[in-house]
Amino acid sequence: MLENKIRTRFAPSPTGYMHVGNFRTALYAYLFAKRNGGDFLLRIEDTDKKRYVPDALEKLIKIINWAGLDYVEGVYMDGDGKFFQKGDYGPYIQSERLEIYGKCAQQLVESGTAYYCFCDEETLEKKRQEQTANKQAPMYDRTCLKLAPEEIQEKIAKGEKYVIRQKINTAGITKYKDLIRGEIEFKNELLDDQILMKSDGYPTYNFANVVDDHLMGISHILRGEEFISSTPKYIQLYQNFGWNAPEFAHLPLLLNPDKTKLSKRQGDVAVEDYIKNGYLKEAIINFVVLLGWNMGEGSTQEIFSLRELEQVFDLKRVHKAGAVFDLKRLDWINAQYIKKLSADELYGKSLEFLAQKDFYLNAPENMKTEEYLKKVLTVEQERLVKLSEVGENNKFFFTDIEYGKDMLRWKDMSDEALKESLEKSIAVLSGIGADGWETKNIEEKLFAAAGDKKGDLLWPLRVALSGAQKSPSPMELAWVLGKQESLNRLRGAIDRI
RNA sequence: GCCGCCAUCGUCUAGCCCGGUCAGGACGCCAGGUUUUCAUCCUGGAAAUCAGGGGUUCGAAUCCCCUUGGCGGUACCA
Repeated sequence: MLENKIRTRFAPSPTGYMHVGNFRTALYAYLFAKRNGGDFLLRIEDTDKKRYVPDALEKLIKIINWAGLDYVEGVYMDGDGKFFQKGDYGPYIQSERLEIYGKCAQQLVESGTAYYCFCDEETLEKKRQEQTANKQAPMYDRTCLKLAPEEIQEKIAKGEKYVIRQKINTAGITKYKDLIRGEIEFKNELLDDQILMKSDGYPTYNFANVVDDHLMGISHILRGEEFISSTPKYIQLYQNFGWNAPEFAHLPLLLNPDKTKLSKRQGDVAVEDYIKNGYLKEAIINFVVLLGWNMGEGSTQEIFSLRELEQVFDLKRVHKAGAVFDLKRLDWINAQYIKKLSADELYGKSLEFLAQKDFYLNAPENMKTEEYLKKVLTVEQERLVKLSEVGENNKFFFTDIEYGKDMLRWKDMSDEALKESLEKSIAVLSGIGADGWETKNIEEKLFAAAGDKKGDLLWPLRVALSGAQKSPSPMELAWVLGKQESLNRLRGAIDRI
């Protein structure tokens, strides 16, 4: 019944954090399924015991949930952090499917397309080195393929360690049509007899992947470019089982600025890091989806919501070449999304970042109220690039200000004129009632009083209120600080003269 | 080494399939304007001999061939 249904999966290994490249793979797989009315599932590939990291699974699921990449089957986590599985084709955790892989491998052995191998890793490594030294491609030499059935039984009975290898059909070529790259073909004689089952009884990725994708009815496999060259072996595996191979789409790589594969050494690679640095979910998704995909057809749209992408995403428009991860562009997209936030949203999202800052923690209580904070954020919103920078450039909204008298001076004002200017500001602000205390009105009153010499009035006012040369406009400063605090700071300025 | 993938402004990319606009947009950068400053915003600009070389053609980023470069794979990792 799954015959013609489009089904994609995200199949990460719980080895640490969510790499942005993996995240993009998940995003594309999700979007492709959504766009085509298919299913998206989450499977966990924990077949490497050595690389297993305890809380990696939790992180993975949290990020997928956070991003809103809803899946219909797979591994989930409830409110208490406990895992559970849902779906008719489970289990969805490979370490719980060992029996299945064992049977499948046995089936292949019996049909003659897989065989037992007793060579130990040391011997294998030595042979590889010899082959490399002789400029030959390092490949398994099929020593164990020559073993007689009795010998095999004997070794197994003696308890010798063994793996099961795929017996490659070395004649001819294997080709497949990649949805992104078109036809790709390989000479079969170059394919290695890869290991299917490891000596610890676990399957390799190469094997578990094929078995599970088939058993779970996966129709389209979206994965990184690094799997292109192992795909012909998978195809042979499908053939050996008598299964129809799914469609393949190999995604381009994400690159460092120097065009090498995106790596931790050259910056953050975990989605978690970007969240921590104040990037919004919508911005991360928007940025990442554009790394290798575009609307085309003359569209110049740059900003896309997840919902929109679900409608327009098309594998045909995925680029072939790798894409450099350009932080500047992410910053710009993030700023776009911050500008679109409502006052409540911005407030809600900013709190956790403010809570990490000393200037905020040490601020007086009246500067931590929701009402006050929302005013600060209203002023900050248009210039904020990352949430993590909230308040950074406007600390004067939270702290006592320190500045030298000369900073107050606009051009070459005399002390007399300075004092007069500040007093004029006091007079203007004093005359504005609580109901008129808003930026626009404050501005009108100030401009009226300033006449054509705005600088003489506004510059000293700016510095008196902020103690800084770079700040929002004096009227915005006054609006945020409130009448009382503004007047206090102005009087403090006069005292300095 | 062998195998494979890829190649348009600094970056993300449109155009390539179905040859013929000054190779278009965005980020970044520069300049001007608005804002008393900075940022925002607006306007303008510089920026790709379409990796290089050969063909085919009246005409090629677009079609063909070769070369080069980058990257990936070559594990009892995924």
